[in-house]
Amino acid sequence: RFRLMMSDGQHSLSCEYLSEKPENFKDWYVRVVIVMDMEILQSAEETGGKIGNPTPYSTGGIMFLKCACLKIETLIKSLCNTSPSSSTKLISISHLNPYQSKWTVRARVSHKSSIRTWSNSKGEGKLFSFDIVDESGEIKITAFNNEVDRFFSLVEQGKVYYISKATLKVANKQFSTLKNDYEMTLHAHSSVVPCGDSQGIPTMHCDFVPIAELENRDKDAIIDVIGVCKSAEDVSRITTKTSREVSKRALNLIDTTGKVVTVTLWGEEAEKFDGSAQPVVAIKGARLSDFGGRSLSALFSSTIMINPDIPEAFRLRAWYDHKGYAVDSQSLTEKKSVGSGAKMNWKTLSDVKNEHLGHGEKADYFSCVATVLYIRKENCLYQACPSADCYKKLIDQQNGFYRCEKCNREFPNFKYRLLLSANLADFGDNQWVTCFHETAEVLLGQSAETLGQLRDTDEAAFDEVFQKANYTTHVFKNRVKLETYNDESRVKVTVMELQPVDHREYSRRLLSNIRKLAC
DNA sequence: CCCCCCCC
Repeated sequence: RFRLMMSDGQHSLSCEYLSEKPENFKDWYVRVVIVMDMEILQSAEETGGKIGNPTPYSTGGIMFLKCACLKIETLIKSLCNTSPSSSTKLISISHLNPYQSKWTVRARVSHKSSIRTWSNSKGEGKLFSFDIVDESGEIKITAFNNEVDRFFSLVEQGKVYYISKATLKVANKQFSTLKNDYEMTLHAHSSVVPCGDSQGIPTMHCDFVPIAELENRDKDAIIDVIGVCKSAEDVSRITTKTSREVSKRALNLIDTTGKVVTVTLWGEEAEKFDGSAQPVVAIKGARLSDFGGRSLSALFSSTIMINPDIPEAFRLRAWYDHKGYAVDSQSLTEKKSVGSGAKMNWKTLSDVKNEHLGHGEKADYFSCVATVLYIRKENCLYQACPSADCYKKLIDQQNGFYRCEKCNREFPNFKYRLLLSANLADFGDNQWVTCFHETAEVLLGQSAETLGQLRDTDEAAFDEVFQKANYTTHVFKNRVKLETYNDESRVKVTVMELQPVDHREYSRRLLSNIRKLAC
């Protein structure tokens, strides 16, 4: 008993040799079944030989098998580049229904999912799905388990196939935006055969919405977008509300409107994306979100195309390489910014002086990348009121008690608070700033409590904390205001927030500044 | 027979 299998990559043909020897029968019995794409095409049997010579190989059996092989060869040749099963009628997708089974559709794959596995009370397995379109409509096709193995690599996005003998069932509209009441499931006898001739089969159609236009579209709208990937985040792992782990990556797309939008890719799409060459990215069926103003998210049903072979992509490439890279772009997606959510107002320390920041009625806010030159140790710590939200400096009564003027109370204890005076510098200037408790702890990398202990017990260790903070570089977010004291006005800069330098983002800003200066 | 569309 054996099976001979042949395949030309499109069809599989097998010749099964079944030798049985029913009782009271002759010496050998051969039954050959020729199967193409799981369908029995021909079946034949022969018997022969004489008693005492029971092997089929020496007699007619081998000839029969040779003939079977020739038949397979002929069949493969005749099936190449022709539609399979001329017995089934070629019909359009819109005419498919669950009550007819003899049909073949010829359609283009508009979207193909990756392989997904599931495991639930009903069991476990794997599946993938793809959508097909023809001139009449579209439909979703799902392949499970064995069919995943048979069809996953065969089915390619954008290619045209003959599909027949799939099961039709009513589509669950909850999970599909496709315009069809039915969907297909592939089974053991289903056939998916590439078609070399794609005449008359529509290609994927995209209605690209200009990025600037996204501002006027409704939240949750499903839209098509195309842009140059100006920059992309590194891929990261996040945990969803349902505690699943998933990869995500945000891209910033720009188009000729000069507007940028952030679009998030998920899972495998996020992992495999490479934005290093600033490719043109087209997404069909992305969902518009109002996060950060306006942003986009790829769905499982979205089709992501990198440098697609379409005129829009070539136009964008030319525009970007010629001048788009240097345009003063604006993003529809508000950057996740530090603290209050206000936009970063980047200044150099000389800008702060030259532009007279803080001289107005209200305080000004600016951010800078600066290096700590010096931190005053003198009076950096004070003994503060221990009651909640009162940070008043206590008066040491010298009797083991400390008095708070604000609370009008005496306490046997106090808490240490920090108030630092530091000198910051960047390439062009320096500036004295004040750091209150919270920012001071971040700058020194120690809690006020620890520093208070060290100051009283280990002066060398205390000094070292300050030494370590020297020449460190951070992003400082500051408030600046002109203050007058004893007829003397001076600009006072207070550090509101301290952040590590995001070198990637900082470098981008420097590059952007260079471009602006070069224009 | 899946059906997840997420995060800040």
